[in-house]
Amino acid sequence: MKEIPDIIISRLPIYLRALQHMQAQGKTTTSSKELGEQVGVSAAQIRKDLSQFGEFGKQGTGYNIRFLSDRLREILKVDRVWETVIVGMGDMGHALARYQGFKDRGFRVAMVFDNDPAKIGQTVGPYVIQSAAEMGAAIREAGIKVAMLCVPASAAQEVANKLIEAGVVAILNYAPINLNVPPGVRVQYLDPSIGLQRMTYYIGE
Amino acid sequence: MKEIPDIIISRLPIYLRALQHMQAQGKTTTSSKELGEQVGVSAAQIRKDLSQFGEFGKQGTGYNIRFLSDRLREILKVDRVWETVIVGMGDMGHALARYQGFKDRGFRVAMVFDNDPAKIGQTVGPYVIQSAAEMGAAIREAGIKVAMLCVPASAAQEVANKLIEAGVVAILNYAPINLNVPPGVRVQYLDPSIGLQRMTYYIGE
DNA sequence: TAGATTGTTAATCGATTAACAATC
DNA sequence: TAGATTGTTAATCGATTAACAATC
Repeated sequence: MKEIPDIIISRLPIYLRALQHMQAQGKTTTSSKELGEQVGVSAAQIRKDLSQFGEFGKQGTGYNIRFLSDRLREILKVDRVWETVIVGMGDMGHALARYQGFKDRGFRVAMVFDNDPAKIGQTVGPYVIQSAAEMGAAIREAGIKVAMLCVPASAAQEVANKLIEAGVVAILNYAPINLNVPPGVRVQYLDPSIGLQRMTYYIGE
Repeated sequence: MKEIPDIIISRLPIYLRALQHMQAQGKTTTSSKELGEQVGVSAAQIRKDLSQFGEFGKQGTGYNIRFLSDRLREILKVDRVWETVIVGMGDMGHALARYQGFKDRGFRVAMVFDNDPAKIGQTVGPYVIQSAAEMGAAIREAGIKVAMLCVPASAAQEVANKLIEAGVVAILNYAPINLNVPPGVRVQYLDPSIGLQRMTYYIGE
């Protein structure tokens, strides 16, 4: 079995989101052309990407949306619910704890942590903020593999190390800093300033 | 003047962030090798990327951190302060309005908007939430080019259209939906579920 | 059937890496 | 000077696109 390039994997969630959107609108069928226009990639690329995993369409008619989104969910392993933790209950952690958009996309927040004694024990949405001191044990015991990191940059590497030691292998990092992680651990970065700085280059005077 | 590939532009903010981090630690000099290890790209790639814009280093000694970060700021046009707006004062908009990480990275939130009468007039951090009805005029008058979109997916395209009509050309989109925008307008997507779904594929059973 | 659209191959295009002369 | 590291060229590698036979 050949290795699938990461750049292809990174597009699949985008396809899946668009398919779910079509489904919510009551559509049952789409084509690589239509899906491609929706997400901004060529029809050829959609077909090439999907062909890595099997044959999901029919000549002449295209793809059944329900069927294809089910296959993508299986491929991405979001046909289940991953329990996650949020570390750092500042404004961003707070917003994520109350975010409704994980539902139906494969994730559920199981626990939230902070190291501030003033915050520990307080409630955020349905969660009681737990002490960061208990974090490692709690994560290990629950077998949690996915974490969202919302602590200040100065603490991020240290907290990431603890998460990894506790068994976490996927980190969604909101801290504005590069994390050094061992092989087998993945990080996705969501620094808002980086997002903005990727666009200003193109703004003409 | 040749066109610089977007993939190179998208790495520059990462380099800049790492350089600022080194600077904060009191370092004055670095090399493509050291910077590459820091951000997870090869030394050759760092040098190739930078060579698109000029010669910023010295053989034998590497790069002056202050000098290189100043050049990157110029290239990315974040050697100034861009005024931005936040639209949608839910939890995410709220968190962004109070975020301290735009300072010194080239951005300042100038205004925040919502269309909920119960929210308009309320205060979030230093901002008074303004009515979305006045948004277009206010953005146009202030000449604002950069916006952060934190409204629900169902409203995102419509609000984006209004922003673009008012002169916005760079949108940081937190709504979990693909935006269709005309040429010349750029969008960066920060959907947390997409970030997580890009990692679960790799998690072994 | 005729039209549409897939999956796939080959061609093209672009990005990354390796290597090294130049030189600090 | 000797060692280190740049900027750049050429080679390699990988990703995208174009084209089309297969077929629904």
